[in-house]
Amino acid sequence: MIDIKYLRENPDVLRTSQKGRGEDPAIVDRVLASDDARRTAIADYEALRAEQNLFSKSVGAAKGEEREALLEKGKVLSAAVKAAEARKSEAEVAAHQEILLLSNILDPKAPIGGEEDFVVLEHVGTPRDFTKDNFLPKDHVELGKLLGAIDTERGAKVSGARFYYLTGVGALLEFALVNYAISSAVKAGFIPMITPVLVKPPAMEGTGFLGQAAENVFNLEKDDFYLVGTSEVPLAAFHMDEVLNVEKLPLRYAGYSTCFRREAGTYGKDTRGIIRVHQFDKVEMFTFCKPEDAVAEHQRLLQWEKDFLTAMEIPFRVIDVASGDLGSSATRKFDCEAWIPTQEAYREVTSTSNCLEFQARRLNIRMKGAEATSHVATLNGTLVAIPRMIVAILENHQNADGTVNVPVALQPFLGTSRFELV
RNA sequence: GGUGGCGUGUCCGAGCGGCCGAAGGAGCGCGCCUCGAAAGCGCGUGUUGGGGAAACUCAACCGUGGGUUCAAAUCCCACCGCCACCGCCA
Repeated sequence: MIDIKYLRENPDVLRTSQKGRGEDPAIVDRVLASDDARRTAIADYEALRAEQNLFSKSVGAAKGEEREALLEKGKVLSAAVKAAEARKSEAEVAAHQEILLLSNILDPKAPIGGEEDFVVLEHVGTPRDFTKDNFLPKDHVELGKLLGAIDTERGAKVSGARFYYLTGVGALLEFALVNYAISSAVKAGFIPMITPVLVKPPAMEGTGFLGQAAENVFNLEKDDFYLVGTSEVPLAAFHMDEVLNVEKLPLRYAGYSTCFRREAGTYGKDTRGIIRVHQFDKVEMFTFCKPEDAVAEHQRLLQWEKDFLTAMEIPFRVIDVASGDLGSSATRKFDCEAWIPTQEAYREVTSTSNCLEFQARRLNIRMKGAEATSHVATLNGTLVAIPRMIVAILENHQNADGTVNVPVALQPFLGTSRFELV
């Protein structure tokens, strides 16, 4: 949510930001109008209410006939107050709904444009040249079968398209990845967390997933729950409606949870394998910090993501995501894209966003120190999203016979240096 | 799922439908006292929103939302949460 006081004074900043995102700048003017209406309604109501408060006191003191007359007048006043209050509530709800439509203000450094207008910041590692190894790489589906690691056919049989089983070494690989991720996060000072995956509407709304992203959220209507698409949601909402001690910041959490995504509008995209699935597990980093520290924190989260990929010995690149592809909450976002040999392409495996105070304002998360109470900044970043990491590891570290070498960092967690054929 | 109890300020804890933003205590801050500290004494100590340059002022907030009333922390209803016991259960 945008700060209405800031918006009143800087409407042009918001208009420019909306345009940069490819969103409607006219929302800014609708917000201003609804804010005006809101304030008028508040003033009207409060004036009447003040009158009523005074009047009511005089009734208490009066007696007999005089009292009867006052009671009559009181009824009229009461009705007027009630009506004004209804108008006030209506205006407040309308103004709130209007301002929720505004996306976060773009970081001026974020590249402007659509999904394909990202800027490549750097390459780490070099894609492996399979011609030198004299064999054609197999894709992760084939490798998964040979190793007894991934079963997509039975996933489809039981749960439908975009579901899978991790079996044997596939399951062990997930545990190894999670253990490595959590232990390195703990070493870096993160508090490990296992979060709920069913959340109530305010948590979903507050993190900004019920706007444009709503169609990708599973909703249990009967019970008024949402299935989270990322533990960013329960991690952000962890401190909902709280005032944090500024001395305790930054607070860093590493959340492990299952993630559920409807993947609406992706028919025909990534239909093979486990690149794009409805359910997967992920370790997510989440930071609450002072707004002035957020940009530096964003770099730290990115660095932890790079460290992870480096430890997995995966060649990757880092991109500065373009304005049109940021999502409503982020001011800036970096993606790490791993090289996927059989696709001969870099594919997103992790992502980190700086939301500044946008989510905190919606979730009502503030900080208090010597100075006044104000909103915190929130940032999130993927440490490891299991299926895509499995794809990257299998495909990049495969041998001609279909066996796969285990990255050194994972070997202590797996007790082996190679996945063998079953 | 059933029965009973409870939900007030940072915490504990009072509260007759008007004089309650709310007694009393604790904590915290400042001051006095002291060589210093403790104790004691005095003063102060919430949040959000509207108006205002500011001083300040008005409104709202006693789990949440409705209702009754001229007037609700106080009465009524619903919901949520917590605690206890029973039943069922991984």
